[in-house]
Amino acid sequence: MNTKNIDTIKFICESAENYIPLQVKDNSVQLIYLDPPFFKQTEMQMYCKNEKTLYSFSDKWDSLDSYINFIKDILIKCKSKLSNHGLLFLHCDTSASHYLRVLLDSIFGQKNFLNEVIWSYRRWSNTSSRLLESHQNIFVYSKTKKYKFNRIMTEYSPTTNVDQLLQDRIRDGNGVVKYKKDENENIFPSKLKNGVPLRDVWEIPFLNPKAKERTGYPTQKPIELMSKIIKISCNKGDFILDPFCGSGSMGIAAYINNCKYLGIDKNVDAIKLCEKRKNDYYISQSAIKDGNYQSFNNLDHEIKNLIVSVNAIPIERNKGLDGIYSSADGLIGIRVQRKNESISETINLIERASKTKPLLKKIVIKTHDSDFFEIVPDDIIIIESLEYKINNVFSNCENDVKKTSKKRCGA
Amino acid sequence: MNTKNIDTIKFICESAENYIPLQVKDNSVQLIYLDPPFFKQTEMQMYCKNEKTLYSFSDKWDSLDSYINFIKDILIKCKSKLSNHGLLFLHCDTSASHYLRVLLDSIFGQKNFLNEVIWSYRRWSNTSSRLLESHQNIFVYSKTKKYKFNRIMTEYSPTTNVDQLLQDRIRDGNGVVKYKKDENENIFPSKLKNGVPLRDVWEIPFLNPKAKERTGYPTQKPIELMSKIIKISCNKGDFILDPFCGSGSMGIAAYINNCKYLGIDKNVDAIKLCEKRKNDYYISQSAIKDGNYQSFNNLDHEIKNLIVSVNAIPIERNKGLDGIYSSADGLIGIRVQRKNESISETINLIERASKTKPLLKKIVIKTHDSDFFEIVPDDIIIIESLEYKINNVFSNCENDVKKTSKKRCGA
DNA sequence: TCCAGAGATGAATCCACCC
DNA sequence: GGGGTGGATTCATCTCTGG
Repeated sequence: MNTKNIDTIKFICESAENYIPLQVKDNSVQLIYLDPPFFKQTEMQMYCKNEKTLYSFSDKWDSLDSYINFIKDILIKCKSKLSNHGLLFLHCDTSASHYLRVLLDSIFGQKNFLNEVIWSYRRWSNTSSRLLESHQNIFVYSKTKKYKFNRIMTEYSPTTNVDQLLQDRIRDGNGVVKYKKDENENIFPSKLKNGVPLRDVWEIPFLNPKAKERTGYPTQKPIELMSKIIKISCNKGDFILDPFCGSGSMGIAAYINNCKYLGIDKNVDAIKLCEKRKNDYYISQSAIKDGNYQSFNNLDHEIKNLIVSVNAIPIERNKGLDGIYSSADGLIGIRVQRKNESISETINLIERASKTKPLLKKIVIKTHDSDFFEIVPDDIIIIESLEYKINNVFSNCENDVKKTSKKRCGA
Repeated sequence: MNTKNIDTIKFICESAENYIPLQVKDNSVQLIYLDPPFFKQTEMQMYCKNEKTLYSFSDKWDSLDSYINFIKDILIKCKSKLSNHGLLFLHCDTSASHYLRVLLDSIFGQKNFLNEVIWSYRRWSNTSSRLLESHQNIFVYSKTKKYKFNRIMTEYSPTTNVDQLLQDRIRDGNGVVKYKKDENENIFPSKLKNGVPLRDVWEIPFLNPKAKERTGYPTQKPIELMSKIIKISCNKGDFILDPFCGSGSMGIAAYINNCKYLGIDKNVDAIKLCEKRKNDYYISQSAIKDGNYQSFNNLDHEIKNLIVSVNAIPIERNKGLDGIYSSADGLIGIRVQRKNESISETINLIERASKTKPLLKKIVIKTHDSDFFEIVPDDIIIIESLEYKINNVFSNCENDVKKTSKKRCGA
C-alpha cells in the first residue's frame, strides 16, 4: 500500500525572497534546506545532452557584501516561517562558509547552533598545489530550544569491546567504572544498546559524472544526502521548504520520506527539470559502498603490501594484474603468485589480463615452488619473492646442519 | 648514522605574545602551527594518574571579542615571523572556527586561504539531541603566493580503470576526451603515474583514553596528525613554531621529521611534560610504533613487516641486527641495507652486532647498488630485495635492447 | 595582473562482451 | 542466459600558456 502522495511535492518558479513572505505560512515549516550559490565567483553551467538544455546559474557577485546581504534577506524571511520545533540546514563550501555562519549566528543566535555537518566524498581530480577539496559544509540551526531532533543510531565501530555492549557497568566507591556484578560474581546483562549516535561527518559518494541519477544540472546533490537530512529533522507528513531547489533532489527525497515539500527556484529550466524528475527519478546505487563488487576485492592485504613496498601502483579492479610499476621508460605489469596457484597459472593470468595493455614487460613474483614452466614468454620475467628466498636459506641451513651431524655420526 | 638532533627541539615556558616578538627572527619560520584554546567557555582539565598531576588550562573568556582579540594579537605577531614560503595552520573546532577564519582572512588576506582541513575521527559518546561532534577544523593560510607546498600523493581508488592509467588520452574536435591512437589504431602508453593528491579530509584516530601515547594532558593531539602537517609544509631542517605547544606533540613530530622546533606554553606543567617527553626516548618511540603510524617511518615499518613475514623475530633495539630467525638447529641473523648505507657498511654492522651472538648464518638484504664487497665472509648470505630486482629489470631490458641494436649495427 | 581557453586527470558508472 | 569482468565515458576540478 503506497501512502505517498506526489501532489504534496510542489515546485514553483519564482524568486524565493519574493515568494516566501507572501505564500508560506508563519511557523509552519519543519525543515528549511538552503542550497544557495556558494560564492564561487563564476558562472555555473552544464550542458545536458539528453535534454539538449544548457543549465546554468550565476554565482558571480559584485562583492562579498552583496552576496551576504542577498543570503541575509532570505534567511530572515525563512526564519519567520520556521516552526518552533523546526531545523534549518544551510549548505555551503569553504568559499564563504565562515561569513555565512557568522550571519547565521547573528540571525538565529549563537546558542541555537547545533552542528556543522561535513559532507565528505572522494572525487576525480587533478594534481594541485593545495589539498584536494573533498568536503562541503552544512550548518544546522534551530529556531528555539524546543527543536525536534530524531536520534539516528549507527553501527558500532568494529573495534568496540563486546563486553561494553553486553554487560552493565557501575561506578565503585572511588568513582572508577567497573562491570556490575552481584555477590556471586554474576554479571548483569545490559539493556539493549542500539548503536552509536550519528556522527557529524558523513561519507556519502559524490554523484559520478556517469551516474544515472545525474540530471545534467550543475551542483546537483545526491538524494542519499538529502534523505539523511530529512531523517534527522522530519517525521512523516512534516513540511519541508527548499528555497534554492535546483534540480529538485530534496523534493525527491521528501517524496520518498513521505513529507510535504515546496521547492522554489527562479530558473525556469530548473523547475521544468524538477517537474520531469518528479514523475521519473532514479537513485544510483553505489557499487563500491555496497561492497557488491567482487572485482574490488582482488588484492588481499599481504599482496597489496608487497606491491606498495616496491613502489608500484596496486590494481584492485583487474583479475590477472596486481600492480603497475611505472619506470622512466615504460610501464611494467606485476602479478604475485597466489598460494594455490602454479607458476604457469600465474603466467597465464597476467598474459590474459595484459593482452590489450601497453606493457613493456611483465613481472611474475614467485612465492613458492610448484610446477616448472618450460616455455616462459619473452616479456615475462620471473622473480623470486624475498620471503621465498629467505625461507630457502633457512631450510638450506637446516639441511647443512643435518648433513654435518650425519657426518659426525658417521665419524 | 642518525642525523636527528634532539637539541634542535626547544620548549619555552612563556606567554607566546611576549616571547615571539622579541626572540624569534622575522621571516624565519617555515611552519607555524597554532592550537589555541577553542573558546569552549569552560575549564579544561585532566588528572594524570602516572604523574599525579592535574593538568589544566582555562578556556573561559569574558566575551567572544576578548577571545578574538587575544588570538588576533598572536596571529599578527606570528605573521611577521613567517617566511614568504611558509604556511600557517590554525587548529580549532566548531566553537569559534568561523570567527577565527574571518580573522585570518583579515590578517592574511582572503586570497591566501589555501584549505580547510577536516580532522575526522570516531569517538565514544552518549546520545544527545544533536549529531555527535567528531571533527575539528584546521585552516591553512600562506603569507604570499610563493608558498612551498609538498605534494603528497595517495593511492588510487580501487575502482579506477587501469586503462586510464596506462593509456594517453586526447580531446577530439568536439572537446570529448578519447584514448589517443595512431592511424593504425595503436594506443599510446601514458606517462609516469604517481597517484592521487592528498584530500582535505583526514581520517586519523582520536587518542583514546587508554592509548600509550596519552600523556594525561587535555586536548592532546595525535602525532600522526602533526606529522602530516609537517610533511605538507616542511623539508628536513625547516623551522617550526608552535605558540601553544601544550603536551608537545608537534615537537615530537618535528623531531621525527628532522625539523627545528620551538614550542611555547605559559603553563609550567605543560612545559615540564614536554621536556620529559622529549628526553624519554621510550615514550616517543612507543608513540611512533604503537599507533600504526606507518607514515613517519616507512623504512622501519617495511623492515619490520619483512622480518615478521618470514617468521623471524624483529629486533628493535640493536643497531646492526634487524631480526633473528630461530631454526631448529640454530639462529640466523638478518639485516636490511639502509638507504645511505653501502653493502660493506651493512655487512660490517651485522658482523659487529653478532660478534658475541651464536649466529649460524647472517643474511644481508641488498636494497641498492653501492660498493662491491670483494671478500664476503663465509657465513654471510647476500639476498637482493624485491624492489632492487624490479628496479633492475628495466636496466636489464635496456641492456638487452642495446645488445640487440649493437647486433643490428654489426649485421 | 588578469582572464580565456586548452590540456590533464581520475572516480565510478553504465554497459558490452565473454564464458 | 546470466553473472562476472573490464572498456569507454563523463565532467569538475586543477595547471599552464598566451594575449
